[in-house]
Amino acid sequence: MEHILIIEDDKAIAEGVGFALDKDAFSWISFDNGSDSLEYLNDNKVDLVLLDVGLPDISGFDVLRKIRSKSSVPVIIISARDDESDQVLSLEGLGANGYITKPFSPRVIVAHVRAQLRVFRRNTETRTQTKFIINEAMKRMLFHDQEVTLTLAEFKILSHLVKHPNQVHTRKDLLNVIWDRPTGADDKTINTHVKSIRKRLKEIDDSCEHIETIRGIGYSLVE
Amino acid sequence: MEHILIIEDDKAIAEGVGFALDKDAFSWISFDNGSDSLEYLNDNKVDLVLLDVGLPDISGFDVLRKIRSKSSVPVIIISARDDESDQVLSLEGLGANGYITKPFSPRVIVAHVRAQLRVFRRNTETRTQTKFIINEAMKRMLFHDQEVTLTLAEFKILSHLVKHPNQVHTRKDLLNVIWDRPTGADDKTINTHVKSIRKRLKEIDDSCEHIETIRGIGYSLVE
DNA sequence: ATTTTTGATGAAGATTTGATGAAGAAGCAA
DNA sequence: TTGCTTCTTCATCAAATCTTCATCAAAAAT
Repeated sequence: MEHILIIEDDKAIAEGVGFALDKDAFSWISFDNGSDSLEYLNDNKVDLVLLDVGLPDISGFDVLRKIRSKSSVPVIIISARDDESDQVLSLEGLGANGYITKPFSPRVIVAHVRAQLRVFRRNTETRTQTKFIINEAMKRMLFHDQEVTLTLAEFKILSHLVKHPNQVHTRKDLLNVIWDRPTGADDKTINTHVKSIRKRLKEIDDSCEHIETIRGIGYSLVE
Repeated sequence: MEHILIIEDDKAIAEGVGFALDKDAFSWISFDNGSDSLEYLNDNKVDLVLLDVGLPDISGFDVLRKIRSKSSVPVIIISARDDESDQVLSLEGLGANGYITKPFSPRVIVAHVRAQLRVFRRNTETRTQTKFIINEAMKRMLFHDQEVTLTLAEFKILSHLVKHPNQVHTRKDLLNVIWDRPTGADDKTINTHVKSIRKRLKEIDDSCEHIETIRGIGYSLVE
């Protein structure tokens, strides 16, 4: 069963949400302050946090910041204030996963919880590709600690593949990576670029294919 | 670059959001109606959809339903109405990933977009059925934790069956799953594809038939 | 039981797709 | 301009894969 931590000082809201969570077969616990919550988070497995930003002891934002310094558990902010900059700060700056304002309908909150959990699941951490080192500023790339001589277009394609590994990129996608504005370039152009990149990589490491062709769709860099 | 599809009939809002997305280095396209959007989704890779539920031609909910019948792309609903049941329906019933109400601040919307994408990127694997794991991003499928080698058509058919189990799909349906545009392909073609899929699955698990033939109608995947 | 319909199967044919090498544009510096 | 680099296009070939077809077996209808 998935376990929800509710950080909310208004008992009525906490219990309302808790009641709705019960009905939906979640287990949950609530604290009315930030410090207890953080302590609980340290010692227990929590699948999602519902965090009210208006807390008595610590600012909700600080709580979120502390959570994020340790964990990537999904956090949904609930806020009485419908304030734009709060929302942007929470979602972008502090890494919240959702933001619910004002009418704290328990059903709506539970709906958001389910939606977040559905997407989240187990952490498939995006490991960084170890074999490649990208120097964005200098538009240079190291492969097995050796410099790969690349043209600008090739650099853009390869670094995009490296930054988003294990994912198929269509030729159209890769064209958009090269050119910010749409040019009339043919999709097939990418074939040639990829050919060239492969040749360059092969000079350094002949052993394995790094850029995989996904027939009918595009290309992908496998780890 | 991540590509956002905006479905919004109010030009002012669409452009406001688009402008904010530009600043954040997203690429985007907007349509003012549902049918064009669905067509576009068929032919292009889209990383996230922003969907206004108040559209002229089709109800936003129907659009979402249609999207979900084909794709698991993250969808954020934007709605002028702050209606509880709408929200619950979208999030729980139809599988939306987020719901933003009223003050359509572009910055807030972009913040939600970033938050959704951040979560979504980590979780590309869908586990609809216990025995099957679909990796949409890689167009790969695991069956009993072993990779199934599939062609594109086979992948599309099998993942559609896995996503909609215990449900009969006519051959015509499955043809539409393979091809967005109607091709003159014969229904019988599906027989051959299914044969091939069965063969591939059999190599991994010989014990039981997963794709069941419903004589006179089509095929179905039983759980 | 016989006929008809429906689906499975294997193989052959048609089509699509991608790799490749080379040649044509487009940009850029001297 | 001339040369150089880079990006794009093109033609060709090989391979993958989609579709069709003929045949046989199974199920349903008569």
